[in-house]
Amino acid sequence: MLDQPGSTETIGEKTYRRIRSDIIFGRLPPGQKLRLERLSAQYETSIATLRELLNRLLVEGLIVAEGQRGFEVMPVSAERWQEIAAMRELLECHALRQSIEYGDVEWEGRVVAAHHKLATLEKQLLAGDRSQTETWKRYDWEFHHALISCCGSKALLDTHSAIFDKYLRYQIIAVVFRGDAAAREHRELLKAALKRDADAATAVLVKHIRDCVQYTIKSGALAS
Amino acid sequence: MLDQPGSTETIGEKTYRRIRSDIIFGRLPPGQKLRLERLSAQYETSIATLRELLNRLLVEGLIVAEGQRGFEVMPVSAERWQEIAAMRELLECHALRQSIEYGDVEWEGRVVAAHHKLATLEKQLLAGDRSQTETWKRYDWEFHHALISCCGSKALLDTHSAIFDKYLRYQIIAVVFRGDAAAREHRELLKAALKRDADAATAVLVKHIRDCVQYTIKSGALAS
DNA sequence: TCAATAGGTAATTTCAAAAATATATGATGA
DNA sequence: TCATCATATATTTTTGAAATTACCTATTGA
Repeated sequence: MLDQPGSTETIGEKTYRRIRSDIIFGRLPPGQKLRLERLSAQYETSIATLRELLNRLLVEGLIVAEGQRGFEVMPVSAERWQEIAAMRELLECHALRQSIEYGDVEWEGRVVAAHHKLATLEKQLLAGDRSQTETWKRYDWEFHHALISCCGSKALLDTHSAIFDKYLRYQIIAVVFRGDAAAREHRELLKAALKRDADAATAVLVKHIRDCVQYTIKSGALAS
Repeated sequence: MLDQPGSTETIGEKTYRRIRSDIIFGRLPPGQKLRLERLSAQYETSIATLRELLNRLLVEGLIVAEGQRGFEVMPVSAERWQEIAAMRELLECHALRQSIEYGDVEWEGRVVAAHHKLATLEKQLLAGDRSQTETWKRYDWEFHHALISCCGSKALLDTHSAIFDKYLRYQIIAVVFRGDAAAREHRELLKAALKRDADAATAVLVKHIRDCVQYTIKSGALAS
């Protein structure tokens, strides 16, 4: 019997990932009131099931709940954006140093592969094709995740993932596309990682993150 | 009308804090199977309400849920313990540096006050009175939290709190009491913070955390 | 004796409706 | 006109039970 993966997946789980994705990719905008009945109709689930996953997103900091007045999508602000970026910097730089120290050849292979996929898509983007934003962002995540995957701490990777997704939401909201700057930084990151130059790699990463924040804040996409 | 705080508090919220506390303080031991019906009777709540807060604890990493086979309290291991301690070290050292840089006189006041309460209780503990472990641990948290309270990032404080509680769980499980070593380190931490010596403060903090981990692992309290 | 399967039991997951709470509407009195 | 209070509506919170899935036991056949 072919035990197809996901056959055991609960519908609450599927709806959870769906709503989570809708928040991160801005289809549920910041501050949006999340009325249970409306969501129940929209996502075709019962209210009790919805409340379960809403409570998850609450702990993740993607939605807020005030007393008995229901849920809404976490609002955005320039301050929060900077805090999240600083958190990513702290976590990812630390993980990157560890990963560069502990990574083996198989790690290098994963990094090279992930960068190849990302670079290919970035070329398309530079050519003007903006149709695959979600795939691009997934490849971006896969590359950064591959880089830190040998840090040796599941706790660190989990915390980083949570922060990264919030970072991603701000990027999407601000519709960030910094020309070929990001693509060049990705190449530099790859080069430094393969040379096992942790100082250079973290320096590029810090610039990568800070420039992105400065770019979006200057563009005024976030009403502080 | 006296709007007493907590009057608006939902029963799901109360039960959440109760179960969370029961996990952290070991009254619900690691690996414990959490049968819905049993919990429903024990905590006097409906199953749906329970599932809401169980989903929260799931995201927090205090319980695990495997497929459709229900929930159980997150197991412990020496590896996880070291990862959590390393995370606390990373987050708290960074926050401490920032807080020492930005903290004002009011911050100093909070730190001194928190240390006074903690030191008083530690004196009782050294005298042999082990009855107030929970209060002691709360004061310990309040002191460390006061130290980093001026780091300027809510995101950092939130992430730190989550990790600190998991760290606390391991301390409780291992029944840690390192004589007066911890109390002395708290005094050194206070002194370095007031002198605004970030290097000295983080050095003490790192020792504080690492010694605690080494002590408990050597004692064999955790079956790896 | 062992593996495989079928049936029954126990658990989780999902739902729809009742209870509790908050918000909006309109009437009353100063 | 404005604030206050009572009423009605809308929304959230909680519940108890139905539907689904996993687990255990025993029977069958080799």
